[in-house]
Amino acid sequence: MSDVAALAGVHTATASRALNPSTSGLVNAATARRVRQAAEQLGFTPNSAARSLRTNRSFTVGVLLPDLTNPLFPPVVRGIEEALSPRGYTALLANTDNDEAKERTRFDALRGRQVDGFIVATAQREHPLLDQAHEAGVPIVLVNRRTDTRLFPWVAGDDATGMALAVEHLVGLGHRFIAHVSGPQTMSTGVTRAQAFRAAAESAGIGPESAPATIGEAYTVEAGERATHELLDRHPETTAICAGNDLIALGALHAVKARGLRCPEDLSLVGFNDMQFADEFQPPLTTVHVPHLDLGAEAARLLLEQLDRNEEKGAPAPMAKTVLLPVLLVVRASTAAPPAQRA
Amino acid sequence: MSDVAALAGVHTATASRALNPSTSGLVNAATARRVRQAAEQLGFTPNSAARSLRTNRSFTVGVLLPDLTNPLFPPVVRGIEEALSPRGYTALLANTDNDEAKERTRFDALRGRQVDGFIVATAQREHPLLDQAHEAGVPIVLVNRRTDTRLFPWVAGDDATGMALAVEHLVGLGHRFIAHVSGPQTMSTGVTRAQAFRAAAESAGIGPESAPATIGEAYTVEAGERATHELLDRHPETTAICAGNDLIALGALHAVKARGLRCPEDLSLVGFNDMQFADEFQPPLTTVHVPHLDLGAEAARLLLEQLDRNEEKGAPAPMAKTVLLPVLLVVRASTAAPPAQRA
DNA sequence: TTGAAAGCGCTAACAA
DNA sequence: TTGTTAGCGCTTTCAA
Repeated sequence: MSDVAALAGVHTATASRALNPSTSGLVNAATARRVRQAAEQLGFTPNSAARSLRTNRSFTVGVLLPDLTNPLFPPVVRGIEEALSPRGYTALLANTDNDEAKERTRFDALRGRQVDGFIVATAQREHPLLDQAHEAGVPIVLVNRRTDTRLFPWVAGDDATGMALAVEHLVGLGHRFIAHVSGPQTMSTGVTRAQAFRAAAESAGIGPESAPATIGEAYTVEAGERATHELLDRHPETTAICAGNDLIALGALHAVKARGLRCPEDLSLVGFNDMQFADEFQPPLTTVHVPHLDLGAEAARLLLEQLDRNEEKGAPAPMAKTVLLPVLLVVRASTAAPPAQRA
Repeated sequence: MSDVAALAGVHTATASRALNPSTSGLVNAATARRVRQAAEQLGFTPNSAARSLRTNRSFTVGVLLPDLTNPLFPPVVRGIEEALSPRGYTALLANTDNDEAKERTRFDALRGRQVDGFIVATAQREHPLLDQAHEAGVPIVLVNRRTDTRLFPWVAGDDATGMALAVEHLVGLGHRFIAHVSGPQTMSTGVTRAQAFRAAAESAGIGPESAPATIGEAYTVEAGERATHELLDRHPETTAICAGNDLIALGALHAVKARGLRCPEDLSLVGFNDMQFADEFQPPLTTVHVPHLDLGAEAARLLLEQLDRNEEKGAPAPMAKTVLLPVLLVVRASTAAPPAQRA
């Protein structure tokens, strides 16, 4: 930068001001132009380490995910990056595999790298790490799941509406024995969707005994398969299943096939999320579409807002905002009228 | 850190030496222990910006991808992170969408962040940006694809063997009219697989006229579908297709279905990569399994090697190493004997 | 084996 | 509007 200043015939401080959008107003327009030209000519790029050291901001954001390999998350991450990069921020990813110790390690490592804040997709309903971080004043935005302590801004799909749409669709097809294979009840999504399922069934005049639920202990194909077997053992009268997400739905599909049943002829199946390639499954999966890219982008925007507010010291008390993005039922081939009606 | 030093009753320089694994040998063992204890007690984490500023290393690596949302890349990225993080390095991702301008912008942004090197999954056969960077001494490792100028260490699956396995499998089933729907010929993978296809067909005694190829202009479902229609228009006698990758195979599947043909009864189909959920397609896809996680991990290891070498100044001239990881044919339901043999 | 001191490249308070 | 100056937190050379 001293080279740039020399070439432009000014002091480095002036060069710094000219090159920095937020302070370039303080400098003579002609001078600023000269400095920018010099910078261009020398191919100058500011040293971000020096800037961070001085300003105590890294323009870097930590992103906590369970597992990038879960098809849910790549679009979320892309959304985050598309919202961050025009503002000069970069995301640092960390996969936690839903392992608390691993999460803590990675979280501390990211704090050591001076990230300015976090976007967290790994929230458990009880999450001491996050509560402590909040206490310590670390800016955090939650995406998809949230904690029971509603301390954090939160962006998610409108799960309750999505589940209601799924149930109404099945009821409309004539189903009267609808079951739910839920996600883990230690996560807000698991609880919200399960509650919405019960509520929607009740609204449709289906009593609890005709709308049972089993709990999948993880959002995985395997857990979905196990839970579905359990469900069908106990409730062979079931004609339709609402799954906690698409992976669980896929597991349910395996269970159904393993039992020699056909989907959708014998049993209808609705997923949740509309993950990539859900339309290529056998059969193509009816599911609730969640706009994951937008979820990521919106979460990033919320975090940036918060960071900007922290800049202007005299900011108003920040309330934890909730943003629920609209979802859509996508009807494909895994749902049909129940067997009784077809007979 | 000065707090830590004070608490341990030493100078900050000594504290720094004690805390840094590579210099802790220079310090009295008892003193070192005292310092580490003090650091622990105060919850000290070193400021990485200050360290980077001083050492001119960021312990950060840029990763250039076409698109994180392509199911190929999440496992590669996980592999990279798993190899980097035990060494204290962090990956910074950038999606380029195969757009040269975007790539240049993101590349420069990452250099501005002082990344110590790059892992690049976006290589084109002709890639001026990379050649220039090499000229400038930027450490770079290529993964999956490579440039025609073989300047860079490179990690990939053994594409040639994989394609040979695919062709041999089809020949073994009785196919004599086998076609290839390739990837873009501007990428090394497109060329390598196409050449291997021709060579394998020839080895099996199938002449060029019975082993035609059409070029998919991208590794996408849409491109695969278009190219397959073109192929089948020109070569209706085709009984099997080797696709350039799984996305192209999926496009081929769409084309086949659109023409009222059945897979595998009328036409067999082999993909490439064994992307996640390829076993859930309709029909489950026979494909060449590539160990993407290992690809990423190995690429990261190669880059770290290079960075370590740069540390010790008197290092020998670095030769561009090539690592080809073994692949495996996974036979599923998209391949069967040709119609003639079934009749 | 430890301490003193300088400096990495930038920004911001203050002075002119 | 620009220049002067100090210092962010660490590492490393040099001296003791």
